[in-house]
Amino acid sequence: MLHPMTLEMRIYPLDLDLTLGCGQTFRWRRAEDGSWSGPLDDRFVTMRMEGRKLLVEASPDSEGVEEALSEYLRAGDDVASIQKRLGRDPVLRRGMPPLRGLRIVKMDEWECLASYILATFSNIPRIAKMIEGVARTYGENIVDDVYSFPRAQALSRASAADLGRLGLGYRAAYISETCRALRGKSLQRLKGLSYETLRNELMGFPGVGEKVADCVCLFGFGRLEAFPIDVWVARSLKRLYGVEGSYARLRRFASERFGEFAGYAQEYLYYNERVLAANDVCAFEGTR
DNA sequence: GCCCAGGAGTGTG
DNA sequence: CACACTCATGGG
Repeated sequence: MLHPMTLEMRIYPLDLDLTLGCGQTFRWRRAEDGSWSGPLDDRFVTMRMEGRKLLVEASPDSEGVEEALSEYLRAGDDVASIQKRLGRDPVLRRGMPPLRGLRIVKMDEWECLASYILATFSNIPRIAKMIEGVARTYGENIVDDVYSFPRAQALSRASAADLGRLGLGYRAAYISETCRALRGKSLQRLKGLSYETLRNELMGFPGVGEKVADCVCLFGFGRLEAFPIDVWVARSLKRLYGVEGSYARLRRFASERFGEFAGYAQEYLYYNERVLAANDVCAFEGTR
């Protein structure tokens, strides 16, 4: 059922399990054979690594998929130099090498904003379920049982009560009000703003606080200096650096410590805390 | 049954 | 600026 044509791409280093499974994005699924599938814009994409090659198949066709995937996986990021910069921090230096293939993704701005509004005070399996429900109900069918994430305009015809029936809880009102706020506007107009200004603009939408705004800056607008702080990252900062306190305080710490690539540091710490620490292993301070 | 989650909004000191 | 409280609900 997959399109027979296979694209060969070079995006390296790239670890699909780390990049698509670390919780920064919610719609990719891993198959038994290690391939990953999910919707990308209006295409359904399946990909897997073969050595240093990324093999890609797309349905219903491959028009523009190579360019889209290059942007999505941030092919232009020089991970080696990013890790070199972050390696000034002795804590990070030790644990980063195994995470070389973890790349920050560059999601569609609107899909990212809506996804992270839904993500508030929830957990990843449930977030994925909410997003699939929204896509299935209001998105366009791509192929088989796969649906695109609906544009704000398509989603705006849903009432908060409609969305509530999809299990969104109090997030339903945030989504529907944010859709309304976006009527006749586009997030694209925010692309040129500085990180701080963009962050403040995003926080103007209902349901968007500091954390969600930072996620959207990082994963939706590609601002690598953004450092979203959720409970896991806060826990990591306390455990590895002994720093705790308000969001503003932790954010300032990250900015001073990690600088322009704080977003990558954040994802390393998040992954380490959520996945490795769960198994009582820490890449940044040795096995406990 | 219990605890927790990629928090935000509002009010108060 | 920092804290306290409330908001709803499914997953593990």
